[in-house]
Amino acid sequence: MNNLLLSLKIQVNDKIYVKDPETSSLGRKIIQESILLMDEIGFENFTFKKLGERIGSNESSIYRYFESKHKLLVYLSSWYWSWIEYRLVFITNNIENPIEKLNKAIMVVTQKIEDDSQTEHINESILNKIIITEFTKTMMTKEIDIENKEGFFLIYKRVINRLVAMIEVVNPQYAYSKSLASSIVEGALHQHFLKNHLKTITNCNENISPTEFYINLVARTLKS
Amino acid sequence: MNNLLLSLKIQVNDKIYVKDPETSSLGRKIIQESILLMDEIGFENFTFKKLGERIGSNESSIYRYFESKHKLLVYLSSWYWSWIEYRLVFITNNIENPIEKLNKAIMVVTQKIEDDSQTEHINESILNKIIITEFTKTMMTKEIDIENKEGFFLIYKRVINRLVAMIEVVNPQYAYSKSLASSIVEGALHQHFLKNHLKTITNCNENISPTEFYINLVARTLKS
DNA sequence: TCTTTTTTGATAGTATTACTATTATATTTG
DNA sequence: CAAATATAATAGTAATACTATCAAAAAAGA
Repeated sequence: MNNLLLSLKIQVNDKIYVKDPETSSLGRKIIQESILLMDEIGFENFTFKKLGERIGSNESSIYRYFESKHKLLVYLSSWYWSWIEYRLVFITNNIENPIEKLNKAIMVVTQKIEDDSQTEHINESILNKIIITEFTKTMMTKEIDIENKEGFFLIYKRVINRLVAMIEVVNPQYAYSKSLASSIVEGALHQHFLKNHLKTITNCNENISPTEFYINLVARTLKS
Repeated sequence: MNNLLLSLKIQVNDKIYVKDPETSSLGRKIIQESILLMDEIGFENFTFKKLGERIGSNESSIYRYFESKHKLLVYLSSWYWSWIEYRLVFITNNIENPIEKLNKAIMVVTQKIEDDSQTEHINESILNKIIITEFTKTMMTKEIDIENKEGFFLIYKRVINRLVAMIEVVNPQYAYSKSLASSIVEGALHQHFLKNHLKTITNCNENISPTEFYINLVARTLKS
């Protein structure tokens, strides 16, 4: 799997960036360090000036790659969901049993990413932390309809639709497969957040994972 | 019910504001118009200067009520969840049947607020729209742990814990009542958002409500 | 009603943010 | 080696997110 991933170039909608950060070492540095800095100080406190100082580069140079920090976050999110989609397809491939297949898929979209595994300049584990707290901010804006039309959220929607398809195989009569799938993906991020910060309103902790909660929930929900 | 609500003063943690906006007409105007303005332009574009211009008052006067727009949003959220809690208690009161009681509660926390009903200066229907897109932003910050300790999210957690209690009556064996309850409350906001903006990944629309989805989900999940 | 206190408005000012523009200097490519 | 491209440095603008000061207005208390 490692080798396969190494040769995979994750595709992100080119309307998201001004210049593709994958095409230069400065671009890759921007991505690499923006993940670390955003994790450290949070999206609200993150600025291109701070990032520039950190990578020993100029603010104006970063603007040549991304119009705004919002677009940068959209980029990081797209990259993340593209990576998740790849793993989803790979891990569920060749599993015949529909329930087993769906459970594997739920694992992929709900599990905490523990290791900085495959890509040189992207720490997936830290990116996962960013997605947990910052992802909704990419969508919850006044520009959502325009950006959605431009395809900024295509990969995210594709991940959810892959889940939908698996749910429908398990129980073709179930009437809410789309809402269930979007609830799993978004809800898992939320449960991870609660587990870290609002522990009194979740059962998730070191022993019980969001994955366990969702696999149980889906099994009960789709049982006919 | 209307009369009862009119006489109810919704209590918000006093660490959230500098000066209680309920104690003056300027304060109430700030609340009233901030809801309308935030709905129109979104939290990111909202500033105290714009609000000041709109209410014919001074930016600096608004700062005497709220330290920042973040705190104002926390205030609006607390007010909202306090209002929801009140309705939750009122509407589920005296219902004996645990399933019926839980379903009523799910209705209260998942339904779109259609009418600007009870309070003179607060349009609950528009506030509900704001909560759908902006509420997560109150929590998804680097200050979450400090603000949680200060009690900024107490009312929200109390609403969820009321749901938890009702779930546990319906099925005492179910091991994830907290995660289920928090999923319902947060997930319903998300489904409303999807219904308005990302229609392809939800089953919710004019005919199918998030309430219907969640009542069905909970019934299936808690069936023993 | 007069006085004191509190609240609000007006103005000014600061540091930071979120950019854009220009030009010189590197670096890469053909 | 020349031409094209990318980056760095600098400057500058408008807006944001505040703080401080002081005068005027309104409210409360005696």
